[in-house]
Amino acid sequence: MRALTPETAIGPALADAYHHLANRLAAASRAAVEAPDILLTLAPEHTGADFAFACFPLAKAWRRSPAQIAGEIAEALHAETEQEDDPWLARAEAAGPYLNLYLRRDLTTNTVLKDVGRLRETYGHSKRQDGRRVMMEYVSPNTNKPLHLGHIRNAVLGRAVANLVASQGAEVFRTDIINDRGIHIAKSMVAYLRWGAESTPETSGTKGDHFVGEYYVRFDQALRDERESWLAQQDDPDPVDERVKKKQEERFLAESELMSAARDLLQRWEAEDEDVRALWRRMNRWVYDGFDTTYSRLGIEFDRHYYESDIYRGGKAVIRDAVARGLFETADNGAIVAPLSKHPELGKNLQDKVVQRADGTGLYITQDINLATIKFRDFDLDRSIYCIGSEQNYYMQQLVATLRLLGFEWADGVFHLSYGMVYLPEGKMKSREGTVVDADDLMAELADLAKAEILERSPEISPEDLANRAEAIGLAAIVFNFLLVGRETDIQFDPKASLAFEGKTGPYLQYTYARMSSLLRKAGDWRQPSETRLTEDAEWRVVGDLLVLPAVVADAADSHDPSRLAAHLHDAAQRFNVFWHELPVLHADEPHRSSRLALVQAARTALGNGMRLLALEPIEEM
RNA sequence: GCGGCUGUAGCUCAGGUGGAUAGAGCAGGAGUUUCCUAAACUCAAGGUCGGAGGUUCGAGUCCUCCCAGCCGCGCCA
Repeated sequence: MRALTPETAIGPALADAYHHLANRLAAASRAAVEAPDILLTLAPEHTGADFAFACFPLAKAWRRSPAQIAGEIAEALHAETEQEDDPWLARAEAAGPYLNLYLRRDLTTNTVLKDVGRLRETYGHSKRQDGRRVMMEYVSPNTNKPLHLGHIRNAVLGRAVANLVASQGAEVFRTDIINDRGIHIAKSMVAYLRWGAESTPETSGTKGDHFVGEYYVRFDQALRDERESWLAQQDDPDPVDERVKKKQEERFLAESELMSAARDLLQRWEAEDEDVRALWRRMNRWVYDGFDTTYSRLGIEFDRHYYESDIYRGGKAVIRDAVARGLFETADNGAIVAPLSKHPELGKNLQDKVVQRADGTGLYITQDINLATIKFRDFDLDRSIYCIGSEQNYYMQQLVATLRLLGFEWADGVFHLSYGMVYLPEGKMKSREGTVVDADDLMAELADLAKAEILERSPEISPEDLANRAEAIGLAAIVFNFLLVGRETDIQFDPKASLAFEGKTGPYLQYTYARMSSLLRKAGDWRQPSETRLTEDAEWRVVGDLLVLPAVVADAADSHDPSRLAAHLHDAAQRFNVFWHELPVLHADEPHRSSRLALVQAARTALGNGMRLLALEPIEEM
């Protein structure tokens, strides 16, 4: 059961109604509870009521059973409501220890429909976070292989949270950190130099990111072959002891000809060897062009890209300074360590973190410290969100603790938007084993399936409409599939379920929206009545979903969890479809016809707004 | 070894400071179209909420222990 408080009852009508009811209950409680402490819940469906108040907390003060209290308050409210015309409350009934509250359907409906009509595309939004400046860092790919399923979840989640935060009035900046340097890039480069000849994405007809990815895979295959023949020469090619095995692998990597070549290339890159840099720029360009294609198809946008190659050297000055101030410590071999274990106030159970290698080179966290500083400086942020998988939870705790230790006052504004992993039916995705689901492939596959479904229903459709509609439907299926499950929940990616267009899916929402649109198109001239007549249960449930939408959006934004909104949109669409099935609209008599049309129009606005926040494209026809 | 997370219907998942009869979707079963889009709607069936204790008027939710699985753990990114 969803609990509401005066703070979470967002939305023009809902806030009014809530405060009114809270005041009346507080008065009826004879000062046992103050209005701001009143906790109302949305009543369970089987009661038929709208709000409920649980009387347990009053039992002590009143020295009576919750059921008796519910009865007495109901009576008190009833007596008062008889005397004056209450704008919200129709009646109150005791049901055991609960007090069920029923809203006045006529007045509530008119108020809500007016709100939606007035606010239109901003209905459901709020201004609670006006003036806040928030950064969303998401996707953040490596430049050695194409985007896959995991990136899609990241992109879809990060975008939805960014939209939700923006819907609350904050200004949101979307960025990524591109890992464009390091040994993984050097591997692709070695492979390209050896086996690429003069081939390019153009001459081979391959998308740039896939083109480079193929050389990365090629390197790995060659390395595997090299390892095999190397192991064959060892005394014990397959040690049982894991530690021995690990040592052996380390020895192999140190002796490997291929790895030496990659390390050599990386060193020349670091030394700014012009030949190496030129090749690096060329190959990265190919990858970025490929990424752009994928992003544009997915509808992902950025305000600013940060590149690891630009920032990886920074951060050392901060570290030197921290050592001088005694915040960081130097280990025996010269490595620099953030002594997090000595500062439990920065985070529980944190171990010390090495922030600089013994040889003086930086680590991932070195540049993360630098990047965090740059972001706050560049954008004057209140909050900096990192959309990164849950496997980095511990690392992110260490990062935040390190930033706090360094004394950055903005460190509390750093937030790790953690999300669950994506598993395939056969387990974890491994690019080396080829068990990845490619982002481009998935989008193409879903669009094809959507195409087939559309042609079955509308064989007459024009090729252009077909392509556009298939794209919108296919993408909605993917996006909703990822947004419906809770943010922290690991996803078992089921290809079959993601291909479905029925039930709890994006296309279901689109279909409902298309039905609404179709109805309004066919309505001809009609005028919104000043007083609507909507009293049927099926109508009232649709009104209820409108009433609650702003609170749901605010809640999803505050918890950074789009699944709250996704679930609400599905439920609301379902209730609309029941209304559709049970009650005629165009064929109804006045005043029902125009009243229902007004309801459909408002429901369409609300559903469309909710869908756009999640980046599900509302479409007019299906 | 240590830290964190997860375990709810055949499958995939919801379940918000403990509170009314634990809810969806899919799969399987039975239906609904002379009527506004059947990508819809209705009904039936399906659950010892991993196990055992405990706290409480009340536990899927809190505490302890156990079992199973996943993620991570100072010079990888």
